[in-house]
Amino acid sequence: MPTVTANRFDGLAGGDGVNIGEIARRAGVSRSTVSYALSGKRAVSEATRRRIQEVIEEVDFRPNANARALKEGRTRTLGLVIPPAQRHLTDMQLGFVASVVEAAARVDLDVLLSPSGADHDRSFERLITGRRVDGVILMEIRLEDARVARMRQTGLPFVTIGRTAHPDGICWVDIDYETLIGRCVHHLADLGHRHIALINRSAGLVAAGYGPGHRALHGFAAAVAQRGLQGSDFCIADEPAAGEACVEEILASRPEVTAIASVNEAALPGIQRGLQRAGRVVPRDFSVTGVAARHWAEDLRPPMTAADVPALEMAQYAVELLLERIAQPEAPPRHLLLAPPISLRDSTGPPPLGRRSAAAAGGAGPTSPPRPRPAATG
Amino acid sequence: MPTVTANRFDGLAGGDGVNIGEIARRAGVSRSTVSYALSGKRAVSEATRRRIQEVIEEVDFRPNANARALKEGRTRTLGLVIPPAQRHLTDMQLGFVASVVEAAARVDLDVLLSPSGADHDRSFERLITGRRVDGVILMEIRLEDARVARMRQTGLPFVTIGRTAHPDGICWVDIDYETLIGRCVHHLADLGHRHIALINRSAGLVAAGYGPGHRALHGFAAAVAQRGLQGSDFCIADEPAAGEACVEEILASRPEVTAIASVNEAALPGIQRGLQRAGRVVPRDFSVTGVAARHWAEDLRPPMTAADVPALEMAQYAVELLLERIAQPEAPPRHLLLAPPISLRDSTGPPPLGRRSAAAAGGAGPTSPPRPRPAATG
DNA sequence: CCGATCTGCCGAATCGGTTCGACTGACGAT
DNA sequence: ATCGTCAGTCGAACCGATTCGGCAGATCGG
Repeated sequence: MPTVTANRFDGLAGGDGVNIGEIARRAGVSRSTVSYALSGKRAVSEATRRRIQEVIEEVDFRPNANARALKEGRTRTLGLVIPPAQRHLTDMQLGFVASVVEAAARVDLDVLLSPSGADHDRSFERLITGRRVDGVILMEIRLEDARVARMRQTGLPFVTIGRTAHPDGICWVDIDYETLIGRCVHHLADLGHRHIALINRSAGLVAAGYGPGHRALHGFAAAVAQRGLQGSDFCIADEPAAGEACVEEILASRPEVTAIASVNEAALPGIQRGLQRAGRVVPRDFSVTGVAARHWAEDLRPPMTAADVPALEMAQYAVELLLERIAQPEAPPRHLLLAPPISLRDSTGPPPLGRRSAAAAGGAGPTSPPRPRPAATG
Repeated sequence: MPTVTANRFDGLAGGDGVNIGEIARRAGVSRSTVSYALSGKRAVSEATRRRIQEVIEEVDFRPNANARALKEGRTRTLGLVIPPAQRHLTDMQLGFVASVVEAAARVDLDVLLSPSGADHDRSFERLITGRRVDGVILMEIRLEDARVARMRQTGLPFVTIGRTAHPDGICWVDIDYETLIGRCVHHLADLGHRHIALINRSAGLVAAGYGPGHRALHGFAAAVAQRGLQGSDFCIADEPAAGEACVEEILASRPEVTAIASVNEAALPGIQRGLQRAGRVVPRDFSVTGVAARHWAEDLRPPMTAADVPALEMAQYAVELLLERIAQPEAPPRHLLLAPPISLRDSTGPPPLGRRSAAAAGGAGPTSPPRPRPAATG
């Protein structure tokens, strides 16, 4: 008998199938009244409101998000373009993703993901066309980035985490790798180191125009020159094994090097391991510093003196900027360049005796002494 | 003059504002014809199709996804419920997220994220109500999980990664921690170890009814009993420092322990470090094995003998199952319990002399010898 | 030469909301 | 008593697609 089957869908249908018209019918009012009762955009009598509310709760009604988005012209959804997962994402990137989602959720916004490399692909196109999202956050930006150009073309509001070579006219949030690596070098120079190595991200990434790679190198070169030091730099893969191999190579081919500055977070455990296997005790025999997520630096032994990347704050600010941009697309674009201070931990100290520069031979401790410098790095 | 301003929006408006009606007008046909030309669901003459195509390309038209979803009743979007980011997600979880997104993108589906804990929150409700997604994938499932109950209630198709205590009638993909840890124990027993420690996930997670934690403990206890071994288990936080501390404790309070089996991926570097600091050489003095993502196991020194978690395959299968379920909601639910084999690397070997069991005193190497056992572990 | 069939296209209804204009009483001010 | 105001409600248009029924004209068989 069809009656039994019908009952299942009739009474407490659990939210699917019921629409605003059904609510209106049950409450004995018009659809518009239900809508106004829900949005509060027009006055509805207390009695009516209660009746509608009861019906809504009874059948667990939720307005169809698509219909609403269609009429309102906005989706309450943000797009997030993440690097493709082929090579697993770095911890820092993943921190961003989680933080962006969290920040968006806090203001009742959803996040749509698109794993897209530098050249915009199908997934990326799907995300930005068809009014699927109100705005987009782009990650792992290249100095020349086709996706940024495409976004500009569409007119869809967007914010980048990282920035292109000429980021004029767009909103972005970035870490000032140039300054941060500069600070690392100065810190090491203050301690008396004269030969420093930079451990950068992979050669492929740098060759592809990945900003932080380039800017770290610039900052390194500038600071090394300023302090009259010897510097060498290495591009290595984002993995511990590469860090270990790189340390071996440095110790073998550049024995005069007494300190490493790294922007390659994933390689840190390997760097540490390589030094240890070579019998170098950190920080007594060798210093290590760089830029990394805080928990990453703290999980090393000894804990690493480093500029802590504030992923959560960056993500929150990116969401905030994007919302601003969505609200006022014509407002002048804002941006944020973060240069968090170096957190002193236990991985840096003066170089071994006989390797110190004259300037710092007085035996500076692991804390950074005040240092005279011609201009501020910021 | 308004002409100048008008031109900006008139000619190549870059996809925003243009709708199917505008295309129809420019091509001199009706809206339905444009729709049919696009979908191919009815015949359209070659000439007309070309004309429409030209107009579409000229103005870069993309159909509004919300309007389409509204009419079609499906959104071509999947929901993914991830653990909240408060404590950073484990590498394995992040692998899942990236893999799910990738797998979905491969079949032209978008993924909407919701960071929601065991108790369903606003973000979770937003995701599953209002027909925002066609189906949902749930991660980090508890043995008793309010979200699963809620999903059942809504009738929305869903698949869980992990499973509840009684997963009858739902689709899931899970790792057979019970079997895997059992295999680890058997492997260690075969090598001659008699005292083994299990390093589990955090006490809080296990107390909250996190399945893998419970099932790992069961599998451990069962295998230990079966082989007549001594076992002890430890719940520790998902971080290296906790692993290091735990090893210290084990070496101090349970000096008879010669091997560790771990399901706590994030603690592995600390476990390794703790052993090293205590002067134990792996695998000569101490063996370590467990369950972890492959790159995680390979990045350790020595590389860890472990059951490699196939995150990508799991994610792909989860998406596949979900699509099936969306297509046929009434079909009997399928599931997949994965028990990948243990990959032999270099972190396990016979226990130090004088600690071996009689059975394996013959000096087994680091590779697992064939072993007689009453029943298969699978 | 006429009716049947097919091709290609159009008009209108529809999905499920939001919102605008208008209508109805009740109420207060003049 | 009359006019204006206002709270409360309704009907209808609308957002931008899809899709069904139908209509014209071409084609074809008898």
